[in-house]
Amino acid sequence: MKSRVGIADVAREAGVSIGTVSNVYNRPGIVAVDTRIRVLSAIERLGYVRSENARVLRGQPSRLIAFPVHDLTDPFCTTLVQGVEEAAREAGLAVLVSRSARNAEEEARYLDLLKEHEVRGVLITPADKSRSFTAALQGSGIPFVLMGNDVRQGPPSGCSVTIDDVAGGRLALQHLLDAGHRDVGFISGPLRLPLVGQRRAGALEALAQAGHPTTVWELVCPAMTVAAGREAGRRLLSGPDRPTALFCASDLLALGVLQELGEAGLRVPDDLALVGCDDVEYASSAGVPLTSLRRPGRIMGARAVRLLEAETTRLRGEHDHCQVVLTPELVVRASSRRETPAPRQYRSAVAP
Amino acid sequence: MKSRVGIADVAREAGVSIGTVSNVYNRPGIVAVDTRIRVLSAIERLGYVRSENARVLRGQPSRLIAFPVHDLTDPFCTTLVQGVEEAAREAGLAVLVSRSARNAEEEARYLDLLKEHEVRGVLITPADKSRSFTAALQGSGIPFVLMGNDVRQGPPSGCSVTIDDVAGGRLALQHLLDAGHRDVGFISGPLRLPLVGQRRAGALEALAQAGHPTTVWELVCPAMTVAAGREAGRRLLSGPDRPTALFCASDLLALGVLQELGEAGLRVPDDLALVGCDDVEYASSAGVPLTSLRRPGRIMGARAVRLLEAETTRLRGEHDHCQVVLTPELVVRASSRRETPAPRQYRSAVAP
DNA sequence: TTGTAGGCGTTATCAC
DNA sequence: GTGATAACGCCTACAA
Repeated sequence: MKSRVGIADVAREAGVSIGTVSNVYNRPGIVAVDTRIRVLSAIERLGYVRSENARVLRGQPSRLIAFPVHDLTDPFCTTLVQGVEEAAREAGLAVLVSRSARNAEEEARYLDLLKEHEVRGVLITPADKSRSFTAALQGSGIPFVLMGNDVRQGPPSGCSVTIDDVAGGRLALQHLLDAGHRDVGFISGPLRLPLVGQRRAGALEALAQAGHPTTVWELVCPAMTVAAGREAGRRLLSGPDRPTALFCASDLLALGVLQELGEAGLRVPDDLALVGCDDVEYASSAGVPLTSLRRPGRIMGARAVRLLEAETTRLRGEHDHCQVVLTPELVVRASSRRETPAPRQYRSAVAP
Repeated sequence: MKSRVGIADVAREAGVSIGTVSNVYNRPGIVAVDTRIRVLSAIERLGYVRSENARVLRGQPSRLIAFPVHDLTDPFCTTLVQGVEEAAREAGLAVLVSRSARNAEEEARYLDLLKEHEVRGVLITPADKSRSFTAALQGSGIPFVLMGNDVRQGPPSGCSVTIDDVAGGRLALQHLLDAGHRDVGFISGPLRLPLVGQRRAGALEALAQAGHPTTVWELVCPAMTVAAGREAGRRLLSGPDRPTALFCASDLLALGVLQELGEAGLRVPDDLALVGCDDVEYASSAGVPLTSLRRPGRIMGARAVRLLEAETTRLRGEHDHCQVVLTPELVVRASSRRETPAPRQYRSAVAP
């Protein structure tokens, strides 16, 4: 049992030289048809596959890309991974996935891994303090594409794919305004989270642009959880007055609010319309299906791969770095759908 | 700008020969201390990293493992990926993740990828008809570890890590019986799903073993969704009678039932105790936090990596294939917790 | 159109 | 303890 069938075996089997076999792969045009057929059939017969290691060693571009993510079980991250994997597969690339480095030591180790395996490039999600990592990559000359960097900051150094969450917030609020709501609230999370800040900014923009008088409520939650949402719901109900519609910075918050409203006997969307964010799996099958802002993670992942490919396949330098900006999409469901939009009864005399 | 700093550069910088540099890595023992220090510092200074490609080409074991999964966004799959990644990182391995092949052609292409990259081994989740893939792997001599094959079938050919879902079902039902429930129901999903069948089998076992008279209800849902759960809940409530506790084949089903009960004004767990499966993210923050059977996915992933490592590091053959069986864990939450367990009042006079 | 040969960066063997 | 050298499998000039 031979250790591995190599190019030489194929050459012998086909009765040609090593170089010709190589040509069949790399310059099919220049080899005679019958020779090629002979070689191909020998390859088939022997079950020959090329050695990626030898190819890369010889200077061929690597077909490995690396994708470190913050949390491999986070729904948004996994959507990214899915998009990346699909696009990579189509491009004949393989994806090295991992948790992103948590500290300087891990970072250094990871950087070594990338260099050792001579990856084609890296996809980075700079949500946390990966500033140093980006710098290190730049220093080592490994190509990379940024995903999800804050739109409000200027264009980064290199290609990037971003989601415009400001537009998302605008979209969500516009939807509520269009439905006739005038008293709207924003249930936000920790404001230091860029995502929250952006959505909030967009919402405020839409409000400002609307022109007509509106009352704005705002509740800042300490965390983006269902429990925090419930607490917010309770606070909302305890007051003498409340908005007719709520835009929540995440689905979990919205779900918490929804639960609290349900227990208080209020109806969604009639008493209070609800819009969440992230279109979490469960949002569509909540007690009242939740309208939600969906971030195009899969597309973002796929685009990032294609950018990386472009960046690494054309001669470097000839390729202009580009910034792709994707827009969230509002998935409208029952929680904000109202046949006849109308303010709450006890505040106005307008019948539904 | 040099293309890449190689072992020769280090040798020159340290004033030693190539072989000595190699020895510093591969047999640190035989090189003199001061020489080693000199080499190490040269490595540091030059930022040298070894070429994995060259090493593998030379016959060193590859440090790539492949992990194809059915759905990269499925919560259980991602938990597996997480476990795999962690264990792999600890073992100095890198993980090639992908969606598992959907047809023969994809399968063949994937197999080629594995051979081309000369992966150390593959982790396979044989949930669907990957029979052919396993066979192909066996044929090509690529080591693999099976994860999650059906316990009820005999031990497979090779190492495997499995979750004993029969034990899971038993556990869940035992919990309900221990709480004093005598009328219990099983909301199952499509019986062709092995998971459902196993959980059901375990539940029935526990029931049989209990000895005391119990009434058993069973409702088979066409899908494992919230909608199906709601439908089941409706059916349950429409009858003249109903159980005091329900074991659902999935959290989504349980959540559906929970919603329906809530709308009907029934209280969980007082009127009906609920146990779900899979401990989905949202289970803990449902209206009533859901008791759920948790499958140890992370551990399974990690164990699988370690088995693969063992299988590929010891001389093959000397290593006995082993079957690891993991047991689910019941996470008890409010939906099945009752301070004073007691049968429903209107059906019996038995005090707790 | 096909064959030959050098080299990619390592590791391991064998002299020294 | 250290240094030279032959593979590993492939790609690509260049020669035929």
